[in-house]
Amino acid sequence: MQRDTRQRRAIRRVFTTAGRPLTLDEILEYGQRIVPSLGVATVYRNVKTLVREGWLSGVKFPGGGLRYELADRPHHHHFLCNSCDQAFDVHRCPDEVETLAPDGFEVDSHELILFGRCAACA
Amino acid sequence: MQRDTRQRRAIRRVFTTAGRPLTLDEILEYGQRIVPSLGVATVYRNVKTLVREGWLSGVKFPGGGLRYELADRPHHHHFLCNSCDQAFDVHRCPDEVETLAPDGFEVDSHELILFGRCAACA
DNA sequence: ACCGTAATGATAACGGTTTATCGCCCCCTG
DNA sequence: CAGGGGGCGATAAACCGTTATCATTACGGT
Repeated sequence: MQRDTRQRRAIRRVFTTAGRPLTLDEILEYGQRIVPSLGVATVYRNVKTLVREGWLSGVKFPGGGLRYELADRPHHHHFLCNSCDQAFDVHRCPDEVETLAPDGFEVDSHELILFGRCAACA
Repeated sequence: MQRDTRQRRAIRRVFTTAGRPLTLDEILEYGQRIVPSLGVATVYRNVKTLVREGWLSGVKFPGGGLRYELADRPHHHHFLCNSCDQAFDVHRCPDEVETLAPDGFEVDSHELILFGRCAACA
């Protein structure tokens, strides 16, 4: 049976207020501002559970940094700041993308990542 | 001083014949077909050297899988097969990409990855 | 062909990230 | 509000890709 703990509420709140993909470190840091005792293991456990429940989804960024974001968002892409390493959503998408593949290749999905400096760092 | 060993020649040959980004495991596997005794450490060492020399460049794929490809290729993107996990080059590129970022964001570069099934798997 | 030395390769060590452990805590139900 | 059990959190341990070690091999200048 699933309990509604302070920690789990904090983690959910972190995502609903952040509005961008977060690393586990970011989740821990922001979560500890709500529940200072929050530990690493709890973050890993709850994120895993929230992904299984379909509330969060993992976003794989180049370089191995796995981040998480709310799962119910519509199709979008991401911007990764070279300066502060924060990820942001990009809501526009070039639509002819799926036609770029070589002949005989079947495209299921695509991912577009922009790199540069975010508004705060620029 | 830099020696021209069988192993190093084999690794270079693997890339010139593959024509697509390779993981370290793939380099090892294909290299061992030329020099069966080829070891992991040698692959790591030579790949690192070839990157430093500017002959190879690293390609970071989502999920952390770092792959390598010839460095002198013009701007292009990649296709990753969900079935065989091989990466392929995609030479066409949607050109209005850099305009998609939110206001105030400066785009330096971008990466586009298509996912699906390659010609051999489809 | 010889010799000095860089390169190789089997293996151990490393570092970081993720998972397991386990005593204590606190959420929930009765 | 009391008791049971799931959750927490500090720590240890597992994991995995990469690098260091070191005896041996073999490239290449003489």
